[in-house]
Amino acid sequence: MKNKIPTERRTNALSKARIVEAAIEILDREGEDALTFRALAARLSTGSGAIYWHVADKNDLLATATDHVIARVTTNAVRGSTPQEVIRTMALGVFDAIHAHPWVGGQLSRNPWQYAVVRLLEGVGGQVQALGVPEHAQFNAVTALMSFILGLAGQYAAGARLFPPDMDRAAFRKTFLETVAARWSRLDPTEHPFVRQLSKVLPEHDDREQFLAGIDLILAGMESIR
Amino acid sequence: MKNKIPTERRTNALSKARIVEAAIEILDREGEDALTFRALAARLSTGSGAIYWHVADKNDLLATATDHVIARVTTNAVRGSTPQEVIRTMALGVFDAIHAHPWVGGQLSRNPWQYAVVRLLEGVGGQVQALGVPEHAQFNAVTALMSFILGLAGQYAAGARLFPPDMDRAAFRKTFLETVAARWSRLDPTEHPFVRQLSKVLPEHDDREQFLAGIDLILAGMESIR
DNA sequence: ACCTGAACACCGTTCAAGT
DNA sequence: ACCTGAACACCGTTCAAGT
Repeated sequence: MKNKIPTERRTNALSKARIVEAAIEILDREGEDALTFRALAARLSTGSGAIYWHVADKNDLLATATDHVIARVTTNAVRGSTPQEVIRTMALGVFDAIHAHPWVGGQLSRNPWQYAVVRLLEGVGGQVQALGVPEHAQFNAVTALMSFILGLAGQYAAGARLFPPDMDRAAFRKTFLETVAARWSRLDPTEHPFVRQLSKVLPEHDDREQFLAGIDLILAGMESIR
Repeated sequence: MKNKIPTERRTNALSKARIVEAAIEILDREGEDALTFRALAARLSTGSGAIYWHVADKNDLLATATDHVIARVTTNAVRGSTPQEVIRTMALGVFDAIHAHPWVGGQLSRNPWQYAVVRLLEGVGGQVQALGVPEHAQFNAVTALMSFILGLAGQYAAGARLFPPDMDRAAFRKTFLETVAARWSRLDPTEHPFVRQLSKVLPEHDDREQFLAGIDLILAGMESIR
């Protein structure tokens, strides 16, 4: 009896799954700009053209990678007693996913028609329905929630693009926010009174808490409409 | 007496203002991708390197162009009886500006630290203050509003990137939304019941109305917090 | 001080040629 | 069917050289 595994496959064979996996590694470790077809091909020890046999183009590659990350969020967020709770955990799931993979933020906000967004739409939408929002208002309520999430995703990604991926992120964030706050505090007081005041709170604020506060604000608005 | 104008200047002299103006024309007429330093130099009949004497880099160029557009919005939105009204007109001003200059949407959402965003932050922030939102909640309220606006800006820009700039936009939008709706309606009913239902409303919806509904939802949430 | 334009160091994508 | 890698048509940015 030979020990030949029936579904034998060459470990080195290229496939969309393997390509996407390698792409995610590059994105996570070296940042958005580091993902090029040349770098990807080198890591997979193949030619850059070979990738096009499995993937339509760079957009396809990024959309598939993003969906891979977001799929985990929507499937994990099923827990929660009330619809509000589910929405919160799902939103925080997106937030944490973007924290772990900042490039996901850029990709989500740049391409709202990709499947990852449909996943989120469905997840949020079901809960909004369960919340008792009247049918004619559901579309606007869900897209409002989605725009907020995608907007914050974009801002978060913008922050991640600013610093070299090998740096300590928390430390960089702190000094960066302090720099912005200092710039804001030097603005003309009559023209920018509010932003000057914001500059005092800016360096201390917690992104995650701020995000959740936004979600709660929109949920409160939906409550008052119902 | 010689008729020599004291502040005589060569009409052809390069300046940041002239460069930005030309850049905006290219962006509006031919889309985001058409703005290259080569195209810009050709239009100004100069060398591509000359632009760098007046502008730091492409990001500086885009940020300045964006600020140029947004400045008009914030200065024009001072009217309105209630703070809510001012916020609404300002938000719609942003919406209309992005409609007229889709590239502004991408630029705003991609770079939240540029001066144009500070302008909006100040404009919105002053009104949120006037609304009587307690000071500790102002930061979260304003950034929620801003994330929503920037999120929708990004989505709008994504839509604009999809079609060639020389096409009829309204017609393209219609057929595009119909295509998406058709795709959504073919999704698995047990996995995507909500999105399938959305697909019925999608092609008919009014972007501007949807945007305003989101603003009102957040305003209602702020109301309930006060 | 301001401008020129060739040169540099990249991109994504294509495609003839291989196995 | 799948892969190779040179070639194509671009980019943003730099910089020696001009005026």
